[in-house]
Amino acid sequence: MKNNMVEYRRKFGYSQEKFAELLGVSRQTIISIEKGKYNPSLPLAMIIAEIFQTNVENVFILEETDYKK
Amino acid sequence: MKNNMVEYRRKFGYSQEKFAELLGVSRQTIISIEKGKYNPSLPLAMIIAEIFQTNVENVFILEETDYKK
DNA sequence: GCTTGACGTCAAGCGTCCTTTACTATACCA
DNA sequence: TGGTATAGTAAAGGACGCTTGACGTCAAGC
Repeated sequence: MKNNMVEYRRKFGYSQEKFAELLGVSRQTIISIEKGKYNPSLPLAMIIAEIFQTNVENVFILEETDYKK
Repeated sequence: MKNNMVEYRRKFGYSQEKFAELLGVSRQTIISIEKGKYNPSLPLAMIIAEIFQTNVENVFILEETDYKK
């Protein structure tokens, strides 16, 4: 699972801290998602896409390894 | 968080069990998501949307209470 | 009546998501 | 030099996503 959060965030001029506030999560959560440490929950992902005025699929990108069992 | 999984699943003619197999998760997981017990993870939600040939936002619907702190 | 398919409940266990707190590094600017 | 903003790491703890296994219900068809 890859994501374009950094690009979108920069495009909108938010620091990690401001963005975290906007979303109502901790800065650590933003860092972890951006660094690919883990995936956001579905509601969080949807709010992120909403803020960036796009849809989930444009911000988060599925990879072959995601859920191939 | 609401979702239209039952409608989509019926539309595609899948039983819960078949659908679970397709996704590579347990039937219990399908039941829990359909019943609103919890939200799927982001990758699972994306695969669900992909199977239904639509995007995440059409299957899962954010509500005010999601992530309002 | 019995079986089969589809749907449902409950519970224990494990890994992931998210939090808080504390600390480090770099760059910029007074 | 010292202060501020931004981004990063680490670790402990709680809540949630998902699993497995066992069991219950209801309708359809033999």
